[in-house]
Amino acid sequence: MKQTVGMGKASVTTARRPGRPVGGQLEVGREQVLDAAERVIAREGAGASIDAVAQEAGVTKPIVYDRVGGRADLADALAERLSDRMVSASAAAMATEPALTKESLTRFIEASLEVVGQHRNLFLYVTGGTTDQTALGRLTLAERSTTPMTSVLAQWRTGLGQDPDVARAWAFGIVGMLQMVSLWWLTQDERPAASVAAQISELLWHGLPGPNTPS
Amino acid sequence: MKQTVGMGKASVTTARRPGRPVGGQLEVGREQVLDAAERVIAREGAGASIDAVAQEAGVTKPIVYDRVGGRADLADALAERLSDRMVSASAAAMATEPALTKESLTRFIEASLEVVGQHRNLFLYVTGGTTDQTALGRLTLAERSTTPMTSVLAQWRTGLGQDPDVARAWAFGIVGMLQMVSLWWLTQDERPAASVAAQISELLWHGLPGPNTPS
DNA sequence: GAACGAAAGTTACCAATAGTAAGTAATCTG
DNA sequence: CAGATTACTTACTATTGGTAACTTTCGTTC
Repeated sequence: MKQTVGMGKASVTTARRPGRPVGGQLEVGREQVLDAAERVIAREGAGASIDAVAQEAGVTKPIVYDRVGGRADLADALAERLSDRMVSASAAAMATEPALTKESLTRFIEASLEVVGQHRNLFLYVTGGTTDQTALGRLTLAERSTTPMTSVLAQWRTGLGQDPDVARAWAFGIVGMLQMVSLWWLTQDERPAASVAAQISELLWHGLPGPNTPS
Repeated sequence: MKQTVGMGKASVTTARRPGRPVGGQLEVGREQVLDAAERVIAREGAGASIDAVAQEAGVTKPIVYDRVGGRADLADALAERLSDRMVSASAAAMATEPALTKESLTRFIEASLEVVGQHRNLFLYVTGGTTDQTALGRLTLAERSTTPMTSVLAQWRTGLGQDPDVARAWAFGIVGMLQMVSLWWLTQDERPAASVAAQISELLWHGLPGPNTPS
């Protein structure tokens, strides 16, 4: 009975079948719509329309609106997914050495860059603004990433005997730095991620004057 | 003969007058269209349409396309203007002390934040993506700001006997940090710009471990 | 001084797309 | 079997980016 859902574009195989038992399961859930959105965006670029997403999911537009919401909500949900991947990849990269060092920071940055490189179009979609509204999609991606970073930074600063109040501003700053560097690297720079990561790590760890100037 | 141009919305006073001498002057030039765009965006938010811009300039849509180009070009041109203002404000803030110090860095950041605060909607428009295309509007704003910064950083690093090759990556990183911090400050943080500027300056100057850890 | 042609603009349109209202089919409940 | 409920789809509206085609004016040429 269940029409083939496996790989998108199932719309041809079976006729749609509106109307289900009162307590029945939904044909296509929120997660599957988001999966479809990621596929479309990966394939066709950041300009993918809601209609294209619906078609890829094998449903019609109102379903997308029911499951996910409008375009801004879609970008928001995808931003959550992407930032979750970045956070976990970064956490994995630093797992071998939980202490924060220059080396682990470099691995953290490189891991972030690589996730962005693997989801190039998704990154552009998510950071590309939500058309009419303000650039809150970008803020969502940022906030999702800053939240864990803020607590890490605050704890670490406290351990060093430094003021932890800077943590939130620093977290936003670092995420913004990474976003812009990612965008630049993705569209203009040809070097390997490790090279860029090392340079950014150098800045974030030693500061502008560099290591020879203890100040 | 020349219809009143002074304050936008002049469309009511005089009928349009198509057709001018062969070598004649244009009724409304590119700069005036951009001025109108800034007024509309400042007044009505980042969702302003091309039509609204045209109306504000007292012309019709095709004129906007002739003078400026499409929506992406408009965002691009406005990004140039905004970044020029930021660059010159920052330069003015650092003028008293041309050497790069932590204090001048703080003033640089604060000046940037204040320009953004004065052009809130314009900043959101410019950084809010160009709808269909990739987020090149943001890159324009970034590149315009990074170009002078890159040379300053490279020179400075050379003077310190450090590797100047990091300059370009650093410049993009710093601009991205400032953009994200601006967005955060603009939409979520209530503190005065000076306070945020001091914290970011601290990070950029001393690095994550802070001043007590020369390393 | 009438015909012509180049500018400079406007009107009117097209296409894409976000979002929604109304209609329809299948199932459950009494 | 009748009505309520649910889960969709079809079909529509509205907005807006972008463009083609037409119109008006004015200098130029014969």
